[in-house]
Amino acid sequence: MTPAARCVSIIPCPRAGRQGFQVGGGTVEDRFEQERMATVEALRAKGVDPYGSRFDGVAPVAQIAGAYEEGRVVRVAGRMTAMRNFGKAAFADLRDSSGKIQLYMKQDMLDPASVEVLQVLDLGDVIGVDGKLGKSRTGEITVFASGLRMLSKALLTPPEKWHGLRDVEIRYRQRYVDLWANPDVMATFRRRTQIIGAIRRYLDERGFLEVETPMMQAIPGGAAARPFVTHHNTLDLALYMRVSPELYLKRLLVGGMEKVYEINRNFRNEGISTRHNPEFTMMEVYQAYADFNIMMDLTEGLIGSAIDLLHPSRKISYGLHELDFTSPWRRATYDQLLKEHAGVGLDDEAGLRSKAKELGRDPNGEIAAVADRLFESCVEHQLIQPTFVTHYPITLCPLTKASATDPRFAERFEMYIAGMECANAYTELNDPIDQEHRFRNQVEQAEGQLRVVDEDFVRALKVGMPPAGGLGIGIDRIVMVLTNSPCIRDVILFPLMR
RNA sequence: GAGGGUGUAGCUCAGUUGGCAGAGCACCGGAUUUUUAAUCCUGUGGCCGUGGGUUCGAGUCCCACCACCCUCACCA
Repeated sequence: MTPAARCVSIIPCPRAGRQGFQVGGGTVEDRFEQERMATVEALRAKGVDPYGSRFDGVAPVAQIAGAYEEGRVVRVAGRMTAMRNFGKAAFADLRDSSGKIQLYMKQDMLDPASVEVLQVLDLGDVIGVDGKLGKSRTGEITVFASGLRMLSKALLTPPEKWHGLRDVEIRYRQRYVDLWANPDVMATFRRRTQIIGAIRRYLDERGFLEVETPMMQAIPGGAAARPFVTHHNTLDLALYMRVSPELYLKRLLVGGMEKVYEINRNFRNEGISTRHNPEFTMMEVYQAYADFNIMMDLTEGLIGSAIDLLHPSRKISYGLHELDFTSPWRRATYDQLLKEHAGVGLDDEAGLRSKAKELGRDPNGEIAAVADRLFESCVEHQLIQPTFVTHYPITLCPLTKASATDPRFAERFEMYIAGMECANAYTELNDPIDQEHRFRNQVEQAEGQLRVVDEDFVRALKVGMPPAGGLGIGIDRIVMVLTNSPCIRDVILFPLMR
């Protein structure tokens, strides 16, 4: 009996597998599972292996349907998701990762072993099929089976055939059901892989080197988020899951990797929402001798390459919005957008404070902070079309280089799509003394929170880091936009569940 | 962390004013050799999220807890 003996059907307990769920005294055997177990035994008794092995020469069903040829001998395999039984014959739907195809299984067209399989076939079983391609009376492309092999007998009942698996909690927890029961889900994750592939290709073609830097760090740095804490036993060492790879990628700039990037997980011990998962995929890229303007072009280029792959028209529906990614994307200053959506500019201190008060936000404190509250309240969610926001007030960006031409502003942009922050880029600070001061200020201001100066990083800057542009892109959010997914959990295969 | 919502059969969902626990799909048995949510007949299936309380009587009302969803807060 498995540890989750109580959890007998595919769905019944969302927390299957968790410790402590096992019921003491007398396991509850599910009726459906018992029936299918009996089938397994019956097959074995007849010398048929209910859990088959290697099955060579399988073609994707979409490919077979796409290159239809009357009478062609084909071999397919997949999960049986529907069956229409007529006694001595039956139609069934066979689904693989490419799509589905109809099977026609008639007893007098099958060898005896296959008839045994047909007689015990249940929804959800994984089967292998040999047959000839043809069309049914209604014109549907159909494999007319001559041989059936049971490749894996399903013991648990699949979701309902018409409505499918809707319960979002079960979908996230039992993605292994969700993926085949809801074809859109499979399509979304296929696209996710394609998007990341396009981004990699774009960077690789331009001479960027993909690297992997530590996810377990003794000093978590590169972002202000709270880290997850863990512990190394034999070293008796506190370690932190990284909140950002930034400080390591910059060390690589120092080491002479002039164009470097990483696509991998970051971990932030913060709230969860439709746009935040505790572990999420970030792409960070650094380019020596560049600045944030070059990063802006890079952002548009690499996201554009992914869009061209999936949406060549560059027009994308996202929820109720029609997004237009035709180049060039809008570039606007922070001040400009504040005036546009909040009706006050950065130079109008009294106006900013009264507007904040009007909106019920804190009107006190440093004026840039007040402005930023207004930016959050009034501007961010209005940035539906892809928009680069530039010229952030320098005090909002303590780790960015100030503009050489106007030191009130930082050399930074954020890029928004559908009201979501999707990218963030700087002209990176490479003055070690300046950096050290800013680190120490941060530590002083981080009351109670863990914050330690990464002395080795300062040392690295002292060795000399070339001036550089740095860019971070939230991959999950880009995938959300490009797959019309309203929730970050819809684009993460196994999102965190309590 | 705050507010709102949801939780009923394996799945998708009804459940009236507090009065016998329901449907469709799935499943068991029967009929059916071109259907596609196949059809027809028949039957099985319930810890109503968990634990308390009110009541003659609770799926329904009250309290607490658990999980999930939404909004907000946190998140340079």
